[in-house]
Amino acid sequence: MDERQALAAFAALGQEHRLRVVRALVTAGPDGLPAGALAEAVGVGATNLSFHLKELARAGLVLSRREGRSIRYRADFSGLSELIRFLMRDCCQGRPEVCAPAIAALSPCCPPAEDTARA
Amino acid sequence: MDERQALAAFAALGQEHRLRVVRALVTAGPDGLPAGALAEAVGVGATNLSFHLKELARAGLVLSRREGRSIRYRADFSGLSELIRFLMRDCCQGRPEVCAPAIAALSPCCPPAEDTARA
DNA sequence: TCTACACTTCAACGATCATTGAAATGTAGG
DNA sequence: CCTACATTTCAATGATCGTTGAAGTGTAGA
Repeated sequence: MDERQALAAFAALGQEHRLRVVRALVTAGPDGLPAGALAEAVGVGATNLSFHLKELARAGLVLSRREGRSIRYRADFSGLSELIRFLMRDCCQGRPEVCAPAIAALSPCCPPAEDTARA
Repeated sequence: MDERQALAAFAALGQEHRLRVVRALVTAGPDGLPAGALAEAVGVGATNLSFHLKELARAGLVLSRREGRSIRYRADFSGLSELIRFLMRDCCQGRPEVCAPAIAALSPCCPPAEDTARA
C-alpha cells in the first residue's frame, strides 16, 4: 500500500458514518450485509449510504457483489490489513514504543501469528 | 481511545500534509523538530503548517513544547499506539485475517512484545 | 527598550465534502 | 410487458476544509 492509498483509507475512516459502516461490516463477518440492512444499521439514507460506500470502495476498504436485486457489501479484510501494516511500518517505522503496546493489547485474541499471514 | 477520538485521528491522517508531518516527526524520533524545520521538511507555509499542527494536536497525534523562540513538535507515540489498537481491536475486532498479516509484516523489527507494553 | 525572529491567530477565499429529493438503472416475478 | 423493489446516479445545497497574506504574540539579544 502506497501513501496515496493510505491517505484515501484514512480520509475514508475519518467520517462518522463511514467508520460505522466498516465496523458494521466487520461485525457482520465475511458474508457482509446488503445495502438496505446497512442503511438501517448505520441510520443513514439510501442515497447517502451509496455515496459513502463508493468512497469506501475507492479507498479499498469494502467490496461488493450483486445478489438478486440487492447488493451485498463486505469488509475488505486485506485492505484493512494493509492499512494497519502501513500505519505500523511505513508511518511509525515499526517503533516498539508504538507497535508493541498495540500488539500486546491484542494478544488474547490474536497470538504470535505465523502461517495465518497472507498479505 | 473512544470512537470520537479515533475519528479525529483518522481524519487528521487523511490529509497529505498532515500525514507527512507525522511521518517526519516519527522519523525525527523522540526529540521531534521545531516548527520551522518541519515547514521546510514538509514543504508548506508557516501559517498553513500551524493550522495542521493544531489539528494533529487536537487528534492526539503530536505534542509540542516551547524551546527558546521556537516551538518543538514531536510525535505522540502513545496516541499513535492507541490508534493502531483501536483499528485492530475495536474496529476490526481482532480478526486474525486482518491483524495477523499486519503483525507478521512487522516481525523483523518488532518481535513478540512482552514487557514493552505500557498502554 | 528597541529590533529581529519564530510562530500563531485572524479574516477571507475557493475547493471539497456530506446530505437531500428526484430521476434513472437493474432485477425479479406475475 | 408491467409493476414492485433495491440501489445508484444526478443536481443542488449548505457546511467544512485547506490555503493565503496581514496582523498579533511571545522570546531573545543589543
